[in-house]
Amino acid sequence: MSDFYLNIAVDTPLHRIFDYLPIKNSARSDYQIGQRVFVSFGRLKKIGVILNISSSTELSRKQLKPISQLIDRQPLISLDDLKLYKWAANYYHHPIGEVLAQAFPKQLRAGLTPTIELTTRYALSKHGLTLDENSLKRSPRQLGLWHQLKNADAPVDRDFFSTLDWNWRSPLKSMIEKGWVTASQEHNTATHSPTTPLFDPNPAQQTAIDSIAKALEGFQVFLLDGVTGSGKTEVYLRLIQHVISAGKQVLILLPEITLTPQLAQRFRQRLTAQMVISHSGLNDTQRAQAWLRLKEGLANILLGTRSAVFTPMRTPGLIIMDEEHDISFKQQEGFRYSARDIAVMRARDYSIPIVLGTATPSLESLYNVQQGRFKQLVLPERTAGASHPDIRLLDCRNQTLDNHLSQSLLKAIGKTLERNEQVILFVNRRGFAPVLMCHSCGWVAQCRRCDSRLVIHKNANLLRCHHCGVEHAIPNTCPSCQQAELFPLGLGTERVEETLSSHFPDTPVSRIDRDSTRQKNAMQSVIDKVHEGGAQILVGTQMLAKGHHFPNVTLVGIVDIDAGLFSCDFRASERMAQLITQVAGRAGREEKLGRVLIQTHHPEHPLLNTLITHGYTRFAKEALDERQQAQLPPYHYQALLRVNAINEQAVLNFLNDAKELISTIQAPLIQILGPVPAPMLKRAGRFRYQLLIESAQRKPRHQFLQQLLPKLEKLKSSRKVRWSIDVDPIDLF
DNA sequence: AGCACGCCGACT
DNA sequence: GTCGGCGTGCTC
Repeated sequence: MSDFYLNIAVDTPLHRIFDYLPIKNSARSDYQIGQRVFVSFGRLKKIGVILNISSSTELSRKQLKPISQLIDRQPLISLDDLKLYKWAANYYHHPIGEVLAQAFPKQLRAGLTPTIELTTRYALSKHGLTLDENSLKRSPRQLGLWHQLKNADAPVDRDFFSTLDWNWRSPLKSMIEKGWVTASQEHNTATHSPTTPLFDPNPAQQTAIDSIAKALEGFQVFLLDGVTGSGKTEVYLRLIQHVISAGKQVLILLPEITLTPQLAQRFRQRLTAQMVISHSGLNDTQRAQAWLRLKEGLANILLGTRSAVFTPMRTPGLIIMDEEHDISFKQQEGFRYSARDIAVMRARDYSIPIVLGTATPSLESLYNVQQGRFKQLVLPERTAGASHPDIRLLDCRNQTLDNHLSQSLLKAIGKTLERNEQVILFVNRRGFAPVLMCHSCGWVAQCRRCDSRLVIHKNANLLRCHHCGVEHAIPNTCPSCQQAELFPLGLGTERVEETLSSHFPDTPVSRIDRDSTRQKNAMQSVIDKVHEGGAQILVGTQMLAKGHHFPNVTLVGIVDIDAGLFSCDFRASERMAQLITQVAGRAGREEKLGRVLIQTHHPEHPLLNTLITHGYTRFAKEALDERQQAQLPPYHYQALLRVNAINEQAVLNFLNDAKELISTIQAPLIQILGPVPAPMLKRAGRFRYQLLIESAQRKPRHQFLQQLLPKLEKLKSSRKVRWSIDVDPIDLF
């Protein structure tokens, strides 16, 4: 009888670890922390990871089952990485089993043990080398291959033959059969060789490179703060070269898939490296291969999106996160985490530096700079040829507005189009208008299920709730007073599109938002159309500001900035400032000077003026100061409490009690949303509500939750409800 | 989150 | 008698 127990993190949504017995007749030395196992769990078969091997258990032996299979002979994850995953599970209040499952590529999560794919290489055998041309004359294709292989100075892979326009497979096969050619299986260690040398850094870049290069031996967070065109990528390239030539690996995180190919291309041109890529556009095999190659040290660069932050590294040397402020780094569903914070923790665990690059740092990162936890490096200069755009506020007060567009903006658009140039207009909201109101009685179309208002979608001819997705027909008369005096209030992309089409009937107007780009390639076809040139107008939400480059756009209008100034979402002003800065950076990259016009009713707004005249850095500093003066802590967060039950009243009672409970732990903003449709719930008739908690607490968020969760648990015992809590992963440190 | 057990009303 | 809808409790 064995005298040890396995503590296993099972892939299940339960916040617990489960004890199992080892397999009969196995020895303690067979087991190591970090190995995967199959276990029977209830009557399900699940995968788990050994977290610990202990000599005691709280349950009696009879209650324990043995594991059904030990999958790995060696640990799949190291103690260091396990420590990080445990930290994340605790910090983000997510079950450890699911956190671990997310850290693996699909195939490994399914219990498979894929091996690193080998490449077949071909070379002439000793016998093949002694052949003379004449003996091959009768088969010209074999002769051709023989020549090719003879001229190659090393064994070649299949790509070597891909330039041939005839079928080389069968002659190669017969040459192998005759023993003239050897085929060997090898690790693919092909490196990309640079075609373009690295540029010489300018003084600011050199200073940044030196500061980071000096710190490569230990943990340190660098905030590399540089405007668009200041050459952050050059700094990355130098550092990467430095690190990989020392035999270490670099993890590079990017916010979006669309940005990977262009950066990957640039890296290939400039570095001698073995680079692997991982993002959701690749299939499971490709991602598993990238994961394994980094883990085994067969690759020295991993370029990936959010989820790549969990990939184990064999010889970690550096982590780089580009566009650090980007909200795509936050997973907003299920296991909610911030890849930035995980990356920082990871760097700390590995004792390596991390570089957070951005032109518009998040306030969290700037706060950490102020606190001395991060070191800020500024790249002030734009590289040669770039110029600053011209940003101006358009005072809309007392101006005649046509569907929220001022005469001066319309005039500027007209002039730009006359010059056969292009215009981009940013509007923060999709749909036609955010509110449908009755002129006669003031009734407003509200979502029956949520606290939010219904948005008018004219194209789809619907009222839609952007919170829960519910759709209604647009009424002709007011449901409250029966008058036919309903009118749209406010604006969205559809409305601006319509207004511009009527003002400039001869100019093509394209709209880019989540609705218009839902179909595959819709975005690309608009982009292609814009690149064709000619006078055009683009109307879009923020998604238009990222990554894409529109060379013929010389005027950018921002239509509804005021919402960002006074929104109850405390991050709105920060996002607004980031948008303006990004847009300005884009316009300024062209040879033609771009102009950015910002419509506002608050031209005196101090933060807005700081932004326009002094740029983002000053803006951010003042925004942080303002928060501190208002005694607001720099860290806010939201939590979503989901509650469901068969009995609607039980849910409401629970929520009301929860609300009261939360208010005793100081969470100023509480809102009930719901019932939100829950298609995953098999049984019809279950009611699901959500409680949005926004807290501005001085205490770290997880302390708040540690107080709240047991209380909610107690509350549940008296009622037949189920609940779960999802917490905004934006944070902290 | 699943899943099974077991309770109770409705039916060939 | 037993079929099936739904609350309850468990998963090492």
